[in-house]
Amino acid sequence: MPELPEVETIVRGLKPKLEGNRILEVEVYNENTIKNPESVKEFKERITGKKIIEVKRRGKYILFILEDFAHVIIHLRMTGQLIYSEKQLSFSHLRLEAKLSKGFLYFNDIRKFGTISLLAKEDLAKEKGFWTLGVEPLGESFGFEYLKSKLVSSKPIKNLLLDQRVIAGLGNIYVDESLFFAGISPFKPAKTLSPEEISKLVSSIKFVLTKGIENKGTSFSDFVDSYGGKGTNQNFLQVYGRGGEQCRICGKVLAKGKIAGRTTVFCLHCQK
DNA sequence: CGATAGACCTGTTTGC
DNA sequence: TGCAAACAGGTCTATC
Repeated sequence: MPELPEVETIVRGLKPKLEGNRILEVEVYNENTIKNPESVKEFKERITGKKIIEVKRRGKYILFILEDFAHVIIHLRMTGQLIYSEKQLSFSHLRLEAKLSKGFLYFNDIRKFGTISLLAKEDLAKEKGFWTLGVEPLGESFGFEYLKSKLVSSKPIKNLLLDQRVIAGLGNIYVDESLFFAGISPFKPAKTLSPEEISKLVSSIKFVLTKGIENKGTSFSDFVDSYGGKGTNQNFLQVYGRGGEQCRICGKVLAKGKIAGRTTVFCLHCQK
């Protein structure tokens, strides 16, 4: 479900509701959702009673910083949903719920891949995927020089863009979309991109993500924002999910392939 | 080093 | 119609 624009949409929705709010009670319905600490009992003890000071996003992770500076690190993986409500609600795949001093927070997750960790600030390196994240693609440090410095291997460019240690937050949808806007084949070996292509790719990534956020995310099937509402970016996709359909630019049939185990859709005519 | 398959799960779509 | 296989926004591990 969620890539950077979807996670950003959730965080923007939760921020005004959770900051300053206090966690009164936590119920865990799926023990495997809690990744750290190992004991769910300890997780509950350490989180109960704490005030949430700040809510933010890093890559595809959602962070709650608590008053004791401990971090709640949430990853939604494929089907996780984080929903805030003033009133009590019920869900068919509820994995965790928290009663707050004002309202309720629900973690609903069909496939149970999502994870929640509670780590003291000095233990953040225990969350490996989080600790090793690369740059934020919408930040100033992501630009021509940075991307160029990372394009040293002959792996397909799509592999590099999906690597969270290189760029934090891109996933299958926005990588395919970015490569389409940049006119670059997803199979092109990373180190063979010309300076013009690198430059076009940087601006395409920023464009596609910015549009995704403006449209409040891509609700292909399960994504909902922090109030349970759907995004609209699925109506603007050029290639993702459109294999076999016509390219909106040249009219030719869009090709479908596999890269890094992921379905990849691209235009043989528009992407070289 | 890299590419690929399998694992983790459940639900929906596709193909025979 | 019915049922099994394939597939889905992600990432981690094992294996060759």
